[in-house]
Amino acid sequence: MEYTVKQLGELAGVSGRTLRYYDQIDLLKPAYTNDSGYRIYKQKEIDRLQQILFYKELGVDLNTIKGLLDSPLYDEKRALLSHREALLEKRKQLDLLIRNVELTIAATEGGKPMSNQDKFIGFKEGLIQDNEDKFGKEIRKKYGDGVINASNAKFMGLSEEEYSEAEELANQINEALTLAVGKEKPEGAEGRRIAELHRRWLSFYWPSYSKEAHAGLAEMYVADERFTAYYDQHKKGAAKFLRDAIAAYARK
Amino acid sequence: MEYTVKQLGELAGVSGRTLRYYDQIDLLKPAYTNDSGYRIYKQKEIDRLQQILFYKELGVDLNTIKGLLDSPLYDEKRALLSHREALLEKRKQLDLLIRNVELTIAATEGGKPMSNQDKFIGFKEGLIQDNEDKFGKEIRKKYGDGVINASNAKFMGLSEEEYSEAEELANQINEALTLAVGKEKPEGAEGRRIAELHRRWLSFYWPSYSKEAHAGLAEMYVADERFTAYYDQHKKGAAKFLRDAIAAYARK
DNA sequence: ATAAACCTTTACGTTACGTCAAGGTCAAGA
DNA sequence: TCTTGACCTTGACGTAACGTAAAGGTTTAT
Repeated sequence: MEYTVKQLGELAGVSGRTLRYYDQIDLLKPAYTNDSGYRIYKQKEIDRLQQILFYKELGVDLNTIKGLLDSPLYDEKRALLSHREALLEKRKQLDLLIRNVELTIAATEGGKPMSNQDKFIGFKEGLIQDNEDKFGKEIRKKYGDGVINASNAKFMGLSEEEYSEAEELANQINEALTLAVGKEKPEGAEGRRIAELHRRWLSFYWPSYSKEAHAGLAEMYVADERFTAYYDQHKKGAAKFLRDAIAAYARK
Repeated sequence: MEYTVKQLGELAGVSGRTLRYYDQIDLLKPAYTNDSGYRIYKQKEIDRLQQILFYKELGVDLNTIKGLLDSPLYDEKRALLSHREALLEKRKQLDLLIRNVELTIAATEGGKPMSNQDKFIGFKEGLIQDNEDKFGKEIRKKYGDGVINASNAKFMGLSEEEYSEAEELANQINEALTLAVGKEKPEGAEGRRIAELHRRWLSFYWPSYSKEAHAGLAEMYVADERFTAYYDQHKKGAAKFLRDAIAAYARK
């Protein structure tokens, strides 16, 4: 099934302008544009729009949503579970607010007056946070946009060339890791080479280099299961090997 | 109890900048400013802020909130009941959305796939509307900002002078109505005089005059209980008298 | 007495679109 | 076949509700 802007807009309850805007900021691109330049959306885009709207409902800004969805670490299933949690939390807040209105009504009817504190219960929504979003924000704050969003070249202001160079490096690292784990030592020559590759890869996404930050990032590769899963996808132990290699490299 | 910007902000969960902004747009003014220019808020302002936040939670924009709260037709009790309805409606939508996530999770786990329609259930929030807000929007659309918000001179771009002149006219109308109901006939000389006064009052809030619109507005004075209540507050039957007087005036 | 933690105004920046304007496309009916 | 109305396109400017930074005055605590 193919959808034009209007059709998808009506299906999802968003305006045409919104879809054009999402196209513009590379959040949701049409499957293709036909000969007259019309945007045509297909199943994949519909599903992506649904994901976008889930995040939006929870107050995540579009830039962050893009980063999350385009991250190689993105896992739809995990995201959905996380949405569920956040929505349930939101419902709790809403219930608090409803209680608040009811108490306020009661107070105007001569019930017991409310404390000023209680008058604002249910408004402060600080605690609601989609876990996926929290994760993104944290890493982003600590390590910059690039790390979580390395797949999105435009986002990082990389040229076509730079992007493929960075991607090539990432591939080399993954291959080398797959071969090295269990055979080489992280502190050895091959470990150093891999750490050096990783340093070069990182240079595309970090404005400046420091050993400490590099080591810190490496530490996260084993500390956070999502990064671990990413690096271990081809070979178990790869994340740990990389961490150790970078640690040794940074110590020297 | 007196609150500074920071203190009220923390109590209510809003930023200092927000409170300054609300001051700037005349949505929430401090009770007074002290010798050093600090904004000081007291009980009345705290309660008004709570009202503001209730509306905001329901997606009403600040300009509309101002219009509603400053309207002579505003009734806190009714507003609170209306909030309650809207919040309950919102909860329903949230429940739909939670169902949606759960079905989506089930679908990824091999449950039955979702239709594209169903993927967006719970997002379209078109139907949630605080009744008070709806009322405001409708009247505003039909009759312009002035009618619902006649008390807010700044909002209408009236000068100090123009405002007091309009207010004086409004008082005259009310007084004349109180005396006329039951004694005079709407179609008579006094009815015509009152209708004429009303026309002059209206000229402060409407850019142009037409008999039809005037008669339409008069019709609303009896059709909508809130306007009826406003005009009938000094003398029962005043709204109806005014309506009939204007109708006769417009027919001629 | 001095620093920290407030407060002020001014002013520019941001997000996620809404809203024209000026035109090209397409299916349906006269 | 021609036209009309409902689509579509790309600019480009407007907006709401603040965030944020700058430059400076005030209050409180040590």
